[in-house]
Amino acid sequence: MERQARRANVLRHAKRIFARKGYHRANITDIITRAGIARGTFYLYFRNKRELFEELLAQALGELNERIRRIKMAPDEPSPLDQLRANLHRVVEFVLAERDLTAIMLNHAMGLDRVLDARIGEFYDEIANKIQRSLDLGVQMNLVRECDTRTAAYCILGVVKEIVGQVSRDRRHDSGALVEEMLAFGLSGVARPELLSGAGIDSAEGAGFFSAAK
Amino acid sequence: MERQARRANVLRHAKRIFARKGYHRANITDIITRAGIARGTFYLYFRNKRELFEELLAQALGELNERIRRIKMAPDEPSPLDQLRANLHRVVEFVLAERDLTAIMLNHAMGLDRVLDARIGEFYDEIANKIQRSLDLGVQMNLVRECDTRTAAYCILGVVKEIVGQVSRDRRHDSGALVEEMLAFGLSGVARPELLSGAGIDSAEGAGFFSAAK
Amino acid sequence: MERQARRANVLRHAKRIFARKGYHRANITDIITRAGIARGTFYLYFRNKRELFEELLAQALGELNERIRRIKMAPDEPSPLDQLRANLHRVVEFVLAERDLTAIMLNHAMGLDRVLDARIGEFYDEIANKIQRSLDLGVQMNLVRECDTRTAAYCILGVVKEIVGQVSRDRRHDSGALVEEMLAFGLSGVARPELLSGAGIDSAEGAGFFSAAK
Amino acid sequence: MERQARRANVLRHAKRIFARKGYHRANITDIITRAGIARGTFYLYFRNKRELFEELLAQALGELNERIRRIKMAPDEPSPLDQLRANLHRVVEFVLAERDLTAIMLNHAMGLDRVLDARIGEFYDEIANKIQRSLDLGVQMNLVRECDTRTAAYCILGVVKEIVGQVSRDRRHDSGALVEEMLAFGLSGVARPELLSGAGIDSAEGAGFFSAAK
DNA sequence: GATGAATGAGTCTTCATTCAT
DNA sequence: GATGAATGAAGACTCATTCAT
Repeated sequence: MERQARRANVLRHAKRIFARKGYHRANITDIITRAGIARGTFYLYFRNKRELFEELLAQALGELNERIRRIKMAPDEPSPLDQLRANLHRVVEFVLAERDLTAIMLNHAMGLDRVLDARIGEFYDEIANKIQRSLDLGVQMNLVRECDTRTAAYCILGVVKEIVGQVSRDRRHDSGALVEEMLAFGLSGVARPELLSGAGIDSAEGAGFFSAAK
Repeated sequence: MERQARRANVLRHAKRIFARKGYHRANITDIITRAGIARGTFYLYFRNKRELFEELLAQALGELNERIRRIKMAPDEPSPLDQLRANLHRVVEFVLAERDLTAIMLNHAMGLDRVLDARIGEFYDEIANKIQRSLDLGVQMNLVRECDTRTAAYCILGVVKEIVGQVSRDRRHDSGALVEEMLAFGLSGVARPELLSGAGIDSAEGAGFFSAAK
Repeated sequence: MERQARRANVLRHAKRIFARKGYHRANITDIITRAGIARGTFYLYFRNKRELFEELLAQALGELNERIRRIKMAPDEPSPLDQLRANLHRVVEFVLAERDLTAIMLNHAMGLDRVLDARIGEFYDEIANKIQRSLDLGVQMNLVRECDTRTAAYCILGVVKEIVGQVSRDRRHDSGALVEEMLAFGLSGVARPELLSGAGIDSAEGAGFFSAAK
Repeated sequence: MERQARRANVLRHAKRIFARKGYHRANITDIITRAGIARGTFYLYFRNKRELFEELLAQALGELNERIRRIKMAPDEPSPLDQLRANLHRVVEFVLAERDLTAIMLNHAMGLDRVLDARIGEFYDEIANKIQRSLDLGVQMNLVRECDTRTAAYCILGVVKEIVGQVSRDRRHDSGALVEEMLAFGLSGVARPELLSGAGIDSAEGAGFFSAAK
């Protein structure tokens, strides 16, 4: 178990360094110095620098994937809203606990490699799929308006990524409030509800929102 | 003007290479080989690799910044919705015309450098500001519901970044439809309007959306 | 201690190469090839080419500085002449033992760098100071004639530098004889003593030296 | 004659730049920028950088060589001392008028090249020869003490080079006084004449100079 | 003759990885 | 298993020189 502890220690320091400098500017010397191991020892634990990075990335993607669950409709499930809220809370919780991992995933993982790019793409697609399936279910249940649920899923993904990025950068956020804002935005957008009710955007020409000021 | 043309040629090839490989994996040899110039010639046009990259990034940020305009309320302005739609169209248009530049900005520019990171951060803040001021105006005009407009602005930014990222990756998108989906999502969210009308989310406990399936 | 030996080996080869080619024409490839090490190994021992050169120069300046001592007047000191002679012997001995270091110092160190130029300037000033203070003492003791001791000090420095330069270039010198010639020249100049005795140059118009041949 | 004027102009600027930066750090761009000519034009006037430098060096060596003349004994010649003094004045005059050329010769010319090194060596040998032949004549005329005139010649050369170096670096020198100090030093050394009269150094054990303080 | 854009050989330096101890 | 000295491929950048206009 000694081995696992040492390995974890390297991962811990590498995480920090990758988050701050990105993959290329972070170097093995930095990592082993921080981790307090010898150069050769590093290669006993990791095949190479890339594999180390990959492992960190996998950790981030894996944990997040677990924390995001498809909305289910079953007698013993919480309300869709609460399931949604719980998803967001789990994500934000992770981001706050693992700022460095979040930074790695959001800022430093793209464009390193065909393989990694694909891995990240698949992750996001998977998340988007969960969202989309939840939306499709919502449409069936008459909770979600008719729309291109694939695109809507990516919209939601974009909202979460952006807010999460803000949270990971800035310490001073009320994460509970942010979750509620995301929920409100995702569910009802920014327009005043009464301007939209019963009307698609395209046909809502009469509403004040959409006409020029006089 | 010959000089500008040659410089532009280098920029053109470099753009492609940076977009595909990212800053670090792209090397000068790649660029000059593609551009068909000698090593020294490169340094006739650009002080160094970084400056070349910086210029491409500035081009992306600059063009996008110009294409995104604050919503104005004046007798001779189009409706807010049309202004919004026009913004989105201009952005998507740029992204489709400059896929590589978009990829550079979205995937390869972060974490290279304190200076560049700051530049990008400022760019997004500026965009977020435009959105926020538009939202604030909307609130004043009773078009936009009461909310934390800063957070909402970042939500919108997130939506656009994500969809734009999709567009830049995938050729096969109906950009007009995407714009409309973004509009619909940003304005009204995903929930069926009648479930929300006249009620904040928090107090809408009675509505079917929010209760568990029976 | 292995490390020091390897470092010393690099220094040894670098010394030779710098002495022959000068700083700029000597390249790292030369040095590592001669030293029989890999490129990267070089940078294990030296931060860069300049630091290597600086170290060699410092070695030369340091050793010479130690070998040149101010003339002291004390009951247990050798005669001033012997102290002088000892200084010169120590210098010549160094030069013969370290021809390359001498060549580096005399021929290749000037004009590389503000910092190095200053370092060399300070070294010579320090030597000149030692000589001047010795001369001042000599004046006090009525051993040295009244003169601008600063200028005289630089004259002596010039003599030593030039002869030392000759020695370092040419193998075939009787160093003992050279030291005595330097001593004789520095003490009594080239004029026949009887032509100068009791008279300053300026007023020695009657002496045969200074009049035109008849 | 236009050509010669332009050429001279380049030489003038190059002189300054070589003097300040040395051969390697001075670059063609510096020179042509200062001289106000195009890059290609430079190569109309000079085969290459080295030839330009060589020409400047030759100029220095040539002028100095002309200014240093062997002491002659003839009824219509000035006294040996005056001939000596005139030599020194001509040299110092040149140095003051051509500080940059002096710096090039003294600090930046050595170690560039086998050929240039030889050229400089020959120059100094030639000067030393003139001095030596003058000394030999002085010995014949009983004006100069018996000594190794070759070594003495290099001593004198060393004195002049060092003082001239000082002069070229520092503006604030009374060149007349310096010449007299060099003369005094070269003719009579630093020892008080009465301590030396009638005695070689080796046998002067009784004199106060050479004994230890009590 | 003059120009200056283009050239490409040459240099230093970095850094992930290996391997003998 | 641990170490860290050694490796060398790879990369950015410089600059004297050329040559088409």
